Amino acid sequence: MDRIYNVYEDRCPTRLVLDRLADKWALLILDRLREDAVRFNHLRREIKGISQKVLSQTLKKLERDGLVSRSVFPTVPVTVEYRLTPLGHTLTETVSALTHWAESNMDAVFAAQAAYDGASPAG
Amino acid sequence: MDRIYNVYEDRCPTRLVLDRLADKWALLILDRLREDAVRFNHLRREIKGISQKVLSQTLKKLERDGLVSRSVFPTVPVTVEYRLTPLGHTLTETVSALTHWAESNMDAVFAAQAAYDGASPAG
DNA sequence: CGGTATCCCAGGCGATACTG
DNA sequence: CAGTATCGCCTGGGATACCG
Repeated sequence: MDRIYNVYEDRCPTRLVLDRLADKWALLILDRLREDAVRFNHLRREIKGISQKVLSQTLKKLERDGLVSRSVFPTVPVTVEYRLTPLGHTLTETVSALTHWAESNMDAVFAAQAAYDGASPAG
Repeated sequence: MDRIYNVYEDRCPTRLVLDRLADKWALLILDRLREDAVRFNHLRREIKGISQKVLSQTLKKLERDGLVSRSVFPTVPVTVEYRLTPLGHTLTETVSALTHWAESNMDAVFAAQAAYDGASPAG
């Protein structure tokens, strides 16, 4: 138990980013939140494929990291609003650069995949 | 089997990015490759925690996406070099922005975590 | 050196049901 | 509406062994 599998690098910042962004939904949620504050189920509809459990989990993680804030309004059926914190906003600027890259390079990536698959389809 | 769990959004670019970057190692490898071309085992040592299998897998994925190129040199024990493609380079510029963000905001994130954990340690 | 194959576990994530 | 609890699948990924 020497934490062998845990000794990436002493303080690798990329690792830090990965630990909170490298999952199926975090970035997507952050990106969604850039527009405005969103309520739980609304967010759930917007992201679609996500389940309540995972949305809840991811939101909690993001909240814990200080990227998202949660506001509860004591209305009748209870309203909860999620929004980016200032820190979260600074991150989403970078995230949007990533999204922008994807938009600009989707075709190149797909072409590369097709070429790769065509070159070695059997293996 | 209507691919219910697969209908995120028609062509969500963030999803595209996530599908290739949202794993434990891809970003780290990309970041390492920014410096220069690296051989398999050398890369393995640099990244450390990673296993051959996963390094191989991730490299293949990256190669398939046209982000990394693989050069084989018919030397005695065989030398294989991995380097970023021009496309890969354009991505790592964004990736480095992410890394930079992490470097600048690690403290804020850790502070937020401490505050969060301190506020609700029992649950 | 640079992989591939196999085994296996942890946990991410989805589906469903239930609560306040 | 906004979650939490439970269950179970599937896959990411680590360990080990083997191959060219």
